[in-house]
Amino acid sequence: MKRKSRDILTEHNISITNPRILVIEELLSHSQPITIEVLQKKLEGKVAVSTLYRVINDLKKINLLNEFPSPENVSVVELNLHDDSHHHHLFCTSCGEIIDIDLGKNFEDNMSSEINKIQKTFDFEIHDHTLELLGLCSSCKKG
Amino acid sequence: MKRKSRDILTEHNISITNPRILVIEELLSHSQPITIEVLQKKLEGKVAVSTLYRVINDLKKINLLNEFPSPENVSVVELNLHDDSHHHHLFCTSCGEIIDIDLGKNFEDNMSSEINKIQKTFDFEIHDHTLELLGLCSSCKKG
DNA sequence: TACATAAATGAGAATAATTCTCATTTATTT
DNA sequence: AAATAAATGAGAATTATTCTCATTTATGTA
Repeated sequence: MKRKSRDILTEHNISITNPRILVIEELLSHSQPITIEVLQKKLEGKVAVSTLYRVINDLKKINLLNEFPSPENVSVVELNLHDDSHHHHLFCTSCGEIIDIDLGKNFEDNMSSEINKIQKTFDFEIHDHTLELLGLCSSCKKG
Repeated sequence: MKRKSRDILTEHNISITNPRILVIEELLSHSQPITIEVLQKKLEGKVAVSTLYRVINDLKKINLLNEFPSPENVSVVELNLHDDSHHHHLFCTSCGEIIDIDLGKNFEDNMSSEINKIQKTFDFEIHDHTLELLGLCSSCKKG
C-alpha cells in the first residue's frame, strides 16, 4: 500500500513526504468520498491540520484529488486515480454517507444534448456539470 | 415593492420587520441567485451582519429562500416565491454569475427514470437532486 | 390608541473552517 | 555527504457564521 501511494506521487512528479503518503493512504482505504473533518480525525496526531489542508491543495493542483461541497456546504474530498473519473454523488441526508455513482451512458448522452441546448440559449460555453442525488440510505430509511 | 415583501411575510405568517423587508427586496431586485457576500455588501449599513444571517435562516425555515453552495463552496441564496420552483443552476466560473435554468420536461422525465434505477441499485430513497452546469458566460468566454 | 408581552435587532464576542507565517525538519540534487 | 530547495508543525491570522445579551420593535389585547 505504501508502495502504491509513493508511486502515485512519483507519477505526478511531486515530492514524496510522509503527510502526503498518509493522506493518500487514508483516502485509498476508504472507497468513498469523505469530509475533511473525518479525514482530519483519522490523521489526528499524525499530520498537522495546517499540513493536511496544504496537502489537500497540493493534490488538487495535480488533479489527484477532488474537493466538492456537500449539499450542506461541507467540504468533501476523494482521490481521483483515473483521469476518466467523471461520476456523480449520492448523499444520505441523515447519516452523511456519500456514494460515487455512474449514470447510464444513454442518460449521459441525453444530458449532453440537453446541455448543448442550454449553451446556445444562454450563450455560455459549458465545461462541466455535477449531478447530485439526495435521500436516505438503506439503513437510515428504516431507522 | 415594499407592499409585496410585506405581503410575502404575512402570507408566511412571520412578523414584518425592516431587516426582513430589506432582504426580500434586495433579492427581488436581483432576478438571479447571489452570494451572501454580495447581499451583505448591498445591505451594508442597513442590516447588521448578524441579523442578515438570522433573516436568511428565518426565510429558509419558511421555505421562502434557498441556500446552496457554489462549486467553490460559497453560499448562494435566492428567493423561492413559487413552491414549484424546481430548477437548476448555471455558473460562470470566471465572473461568478449564476443563472437559474429549467431543463426540458423530456429530460427531467428521463432523469427521473435514471434516478429510479439508482434508488434500486443502492437501496436508497431519493428525495431530491441538483444539477449544476459550469462554464463561461458570454462575456467571459470572449474576454 | 396605549400597554404588556413576545419577538427581533445590533454590536460585538465566540466558534469553526481555512490560510498564512516562520523557524525547523525533511527531500532532492549533486 | 553536503548544499539547496521544498515541506512541515505550531500557532497566529483571517473569514464565515453563530451566539449572547441588552435594547428596540412588532403584535395582540384591552
